[in-house]
Parts: sequence; C-alpha cells; structure tokens
Amino acid sequence: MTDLTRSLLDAAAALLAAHGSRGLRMVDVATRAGVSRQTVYNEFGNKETLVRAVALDKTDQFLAAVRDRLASAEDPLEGLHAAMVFVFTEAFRDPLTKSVFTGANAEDMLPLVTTRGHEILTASATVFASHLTTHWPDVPEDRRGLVAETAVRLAISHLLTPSGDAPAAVVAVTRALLA
Amino acid sequence: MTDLTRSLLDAAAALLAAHGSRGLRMVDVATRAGVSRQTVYNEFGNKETLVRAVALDKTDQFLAAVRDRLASAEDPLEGLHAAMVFVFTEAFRDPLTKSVFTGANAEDMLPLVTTRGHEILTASATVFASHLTTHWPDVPEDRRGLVAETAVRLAISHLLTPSGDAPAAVVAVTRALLA
DNA sequence: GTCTTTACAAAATCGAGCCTTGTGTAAAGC
DNA sequence: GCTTTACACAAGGCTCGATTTTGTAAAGAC
Repeated sequence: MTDLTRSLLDAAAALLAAHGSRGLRMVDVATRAGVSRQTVYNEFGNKETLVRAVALDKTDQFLAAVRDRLASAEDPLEGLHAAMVFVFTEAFRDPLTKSVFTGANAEDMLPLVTTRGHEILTASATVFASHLTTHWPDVPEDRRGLVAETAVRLAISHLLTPSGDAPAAVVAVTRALLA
Repeated sequence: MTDLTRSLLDAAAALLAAHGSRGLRMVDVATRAGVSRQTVYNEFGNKETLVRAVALDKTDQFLAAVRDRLASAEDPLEGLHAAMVFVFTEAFRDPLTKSVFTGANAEDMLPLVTTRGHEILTASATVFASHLTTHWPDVPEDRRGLVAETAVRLAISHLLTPSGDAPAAVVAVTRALLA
C-alpha cells in the first residue's frame, strides 16, 4: 500500500466518523490528505469504492490487533482476556469500527454494513478458531468452529446491546465460553 | 382486553407488517377493524401509542408461545429444542416479530425498536431463566442468569445474521448451550 | 353508554419547479 | 504522478401551494 493510499484512507475514515457516509465529500477527503480531488478519483474511482475500502481497512486493522492480543500471552486464557478487553475498549472508542462490526448507526453508515454482516462474522470467527487451534488444544477439533463462532456472536451481541459496561461484557463473554 | 382492543391491535399489526409504521394510516386501521377512525382514537389516543401497543402485544404473544414450547415436554432438552424451533420458524414467518426482536427494517419500524433492545433482552432472558429453574436443576443457581442471557443473545444473533437456514441455527444455539 | 358521523384546526406530506452542490470524466500542464 | 481547469450530469435542498392525515370536539344513532 502506497503512502498516498494510506493517507487517503485515514482522511476518509476521520471524515466518515464525523459526518457519516452520506455527509462525506470527496473534496474534503482530498483537502485533508493534502492532495487534489482528482487524485482521490485516480486512486479509488468513486465514492462507494472509497467507503468500502475504508471499511475493509478498518476490519483488517481491527482483526490484526485482536490476533496480536490473542497471541500476547503464554496462557491462552490470558490471551483471550486481553483480546476481549481490546475488542470492547476499541469498539467503544472508535465509532467507525463499531459500525463496521455491529451495523450501528445504520442511518449514516449503510454502505459499511450492507450484506457484509456474514462476511465479518466468518472473518472474525476464523481469527479466533486459529487461536484455538494453536493455543487451546483442549477444545476438540470438531467443536472448534462452533466455539469460535459463538465467541464472536456473543461479543458482537454485547457491543450492540450492552448489559453493563465494557468490563462486565468481557466477563460475561469469557464466562459463557468457559462453561 | 376487550374484543375491540384485540381487533384493533390485529388490524394495526397486519397493516404495519405491510406498509411499515410510516405508511400506517389510522383510517385504514379503523376500516380493517370495521369501526370508525374516532374509535381508534378513543382507544389509543394517538398513532405512536398504537404502534407501541402493537409492539408490546407482539412481544407478549411471542414470549408466551416460547414459554409454552419450553414447558411442552417432560424432557427439558426436548422443551428447549421445541422452543428454539418455534423461535426461528416464527421469526422468519412474521416479519413484525422479527423487527421487534432484532431491530431489522429499522427504516420502517423505528418506533418498535427504539431503545427497547435491552428491555426485550432481559424480558426474554427472564422467561428462559425461569425454565432453567423449574426444569433444569443441573444448572447451578449462580450460572442461571448468564446461561439464559447467553441463550437469548445467541438466538437473536442468529436471527440477525444467519449462518445457515433455520434448522442449522437451532442446532448451533443448542449445541453452544450444552457445551 | 359506546360507537358513529360530521366538522374543523393544525401538522405532516407531496409534487413541481428551481437553484445549489457534489460526483464523475476529460484534457492540458507541471 | 499529481494538479489545475473545465464541464456534463445527477442528486440534494428550497420554496410554495395543494392535498392528506392527524388529532380534537361536538352532536346524533343504536
């Protein structure tokens, strides 16, 4: 990825978080990145593609960070905990990430969510299943997929409709998984 | 509940499912129920109250039916299965019920969903927790709440973003709970 | 007494026309 | 490879009546 692409994605992400996809203007993306509007078109073709690229980028960054947290500790349980803490703090901190994963603010963020719900779900579940494979041999192979999907579904559910604060959500998901 | 109230709720529910809350007209509710528009106002005061009453009614009907299924068999596992089958067939059959529980079609159904997510969650979890208490003594008391909430969250998650068809969702939720 | 009919004010919605803004494309220049 | 300028065109607002719908009120019918 070129520096230009990177700065355009960052600029677009910031504006997207502030004004929604409806209120996003290509001129503003260009100005914020210090380039001309035409350059944005050379790079992404059109607005829809740009918005989708931001969503893709956010997803990748977020899942990479989750993967890091999962692998951050020797003890797999500790890794799981670190990952869950990250998921909830980050999703509450960054409204754009939250929108991508939960479909919140469907009003402003429609293009981020449309039909990608299932895609996001399986991508996230794959990350988690891979962690189970390498760090959690107790989980039998034939249950790995289900456990991973359940973890992701529960996490997303707690993002969408929280029962309590972020730490409470971490506890709830973790305990549910360890049943 | 009077017969009048009942038929007004049914008429409103049908029209709501067909045209959304935005396209719902009080005259049509009246006509469909065979009464005058004024009678609708005498009964519900205004449109917003009527729509909320329909949502409340749908919730009650649905949870009562779930409760029946849970208690339908001697074997608690069989009851759980029957309830899950009902949840998924019914939610896919009746778009209005699905909207109430998942917030789908937020466009047309806004008043049904607004801020009621948590309320619906706890109401449903309570129904399930009560089933655990009476039919499933294996679950220790201090885990009952968590198990119930997890069951509901997973079910709603599968309604919102299905991995497969309805039977597959039933299997996924059931197996996740029995882990 | 409960529901209907009729009447009416206030608010929301709609459609047409117009103007402004933003998108997307193209070409010439640095 | 990026900028500047220019332009066609579609989308979004805005205004202004006309219409529809909401919500209230009163008088009458079963």
